[in-house]
Amino acid sequence: MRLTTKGRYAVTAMLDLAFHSQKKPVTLTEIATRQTISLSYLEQLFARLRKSGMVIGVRGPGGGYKLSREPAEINIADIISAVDEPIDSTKCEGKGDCQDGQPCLTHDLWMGLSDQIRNYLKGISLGELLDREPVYKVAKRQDQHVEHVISLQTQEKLSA
Amino acid sequence: MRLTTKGRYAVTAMLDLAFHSQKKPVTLTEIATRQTISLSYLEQLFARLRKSGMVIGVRGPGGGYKLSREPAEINIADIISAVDEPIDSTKCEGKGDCQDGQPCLTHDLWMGLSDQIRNYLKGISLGELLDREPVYKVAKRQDQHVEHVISLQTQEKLSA
DNA sequence: CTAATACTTGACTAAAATACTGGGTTAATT
DNA sequence: AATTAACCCAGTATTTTAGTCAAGTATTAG
Repeated sequence: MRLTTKGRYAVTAMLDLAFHSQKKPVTLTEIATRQTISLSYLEQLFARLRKSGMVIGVRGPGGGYKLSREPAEINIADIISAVDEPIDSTKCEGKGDCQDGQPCLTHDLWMGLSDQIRNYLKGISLGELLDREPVYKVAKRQDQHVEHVISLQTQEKLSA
Repeated sequence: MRLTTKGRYAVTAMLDLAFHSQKKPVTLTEIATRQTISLSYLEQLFARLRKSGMVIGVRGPGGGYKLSREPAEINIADIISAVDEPIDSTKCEGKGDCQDGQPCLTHDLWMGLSDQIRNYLKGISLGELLDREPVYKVAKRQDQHVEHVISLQTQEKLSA
């Protein structure tokens, strides 16, 4: 289990999706606008999230992404490991520096710690994050921001 | 709080140090050999660990590094944040895409999660990791490995 | 049908972090 | 004085991160 900005992006995007996809699918463009993440980067992340079966892509007009199950059924650990490369334990396995034919147990040691963190994050669901007070406020504010942006874009189209 | 291989190296090295520096200081060369980490990279890590006051460098022959306090008094979170760059929250602060003059709260959200993980890792000490069963076995085996390497090096010197 | 919308895929790139190399200097021990 | 090992620094190869660009495919409203 690793914790990087990549995982943070994924969690943030999933949280946005959980908040907004109650009724209809949410487009990546919307998420990109609200969370200021590049669209193509989001596409990469969601390709993995989709392969992990956490989200469902809906094509065509009115399409977008939606969660494959209830927010309470999606945990943070799964989101992060979906977008992250599996941690490289290739350090001592190919080489002959680990005796007894056993793999280097220094890694196993870390894996144990890593597993604990994973279990911890498994215990936190998107639903729980949603229920926290600040999320609602922030999401609300970001909605207004997006409306503002959209109204600006509309004006551009009108004047174009 | 980030979790990368860099932090893993630091925790592994500190664990090695905790196990071996009971009597006398441990040289980075020894740790590098046992844990197959490059010496210079270890030097970089220990420069930070030293600045954080977790280890004490002892110069001269018979020198090396030792823990500045008991293994039970050193927690994993401190080790990791000592070697890691502080997480970059510079994403939306300088730019004008966060309305109301408030900083982008998407980050605050992640920070909250991040803090929970930090608190979790703060609750785990080097001492506790040492007490776990596998560590002793692995460390023992690695000692034998090092003795083997050293004896090989001695033979090289003799034949040189 | 067809045009619009939206996802899919892949190749490519800039920037940053990671991991390492090698050269030194300084302090302590023998 | 010679050795040992910390300490310091400049550079560098590799990998990851984050993003761009372009050419697709699938879906559906009109």
